[in-house]
Amino acid sequence: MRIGELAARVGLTRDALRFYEQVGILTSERRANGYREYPPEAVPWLEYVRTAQALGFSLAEIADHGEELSEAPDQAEALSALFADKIRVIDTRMAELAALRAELTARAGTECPLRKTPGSARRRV
Amino acid sequence: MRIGELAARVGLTRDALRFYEQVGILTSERRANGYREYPPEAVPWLEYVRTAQALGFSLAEIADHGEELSEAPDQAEALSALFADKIRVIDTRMAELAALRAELTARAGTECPLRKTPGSARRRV
DNA sequence: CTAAACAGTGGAGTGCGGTCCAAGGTCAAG
DNA sequence: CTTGACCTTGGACCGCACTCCACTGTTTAG
Repeated sequence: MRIGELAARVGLTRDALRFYEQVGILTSERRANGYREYPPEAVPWLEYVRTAQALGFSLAEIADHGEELSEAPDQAEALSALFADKIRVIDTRMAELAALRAELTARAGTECPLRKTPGSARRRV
Repeated sequence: MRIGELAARVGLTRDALRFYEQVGILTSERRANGYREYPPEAVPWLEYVRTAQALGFSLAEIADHGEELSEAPDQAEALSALFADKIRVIDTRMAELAALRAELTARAGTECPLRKTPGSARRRV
């Protein structure tokens, strides 16, 4: 499919997709006329990218993962390893969040940690 | 305490603290000589700021929360509400992570979602 | 008295993750 | 053969969250 359709399907702009290609997250074939051509798998991949991003991974990290993946001798194995890695990261993140939650629960009902701000700057913050 | 000590205590740079003041996250008194003076409560507040940031809140949002807080009729109640809100955010994040984890677990062993990149650009990704 | 270690200011620069734009090429429909 | 929708490129620009810098003022120790 061409870039416009892919953009529409995943809810990104064409500019964003070209940018992703620049930073190595997305690849494309080229038609004879120079147009980018994407395989259907680009859709789940971009959904995955979005998810990873939401989890706090930078585009650079996502690109690295993708590269590791495409360079691995055994792709299926590499992919499984990558996923296993991410699952570990997720577990860590979840533990952090749980700790945070506990801290907040404990603090709710405590003194205000912010000093009173009588005439605090009301810029477009 | 002065800015250098606060910076050391919370692990931020003095520049960052001045920047936080600019965007309305932090306030300070001034000594006669112009030096900023911070109360001890600034430490837990900044820890809280960091936490909120880790949860994906922008500094602008955090500043807004801080303002709401300092303007609330009942500060203790407002603070509890704020914490309760963040706990809900945490719960949502955790659920997302759990979902992603399940997805990754399911996908591990599946086809690679990234197209092969024969000579992909090796910029400093 | 001087030097070092702090503090202040304004402004420029950085890295990330895009977005916007101008100038132009391609292609299908009428 | 023109119109309009789509595509190409490069480069400028944006908001966020800092970070660095130059230059100046203050305080403290020797």
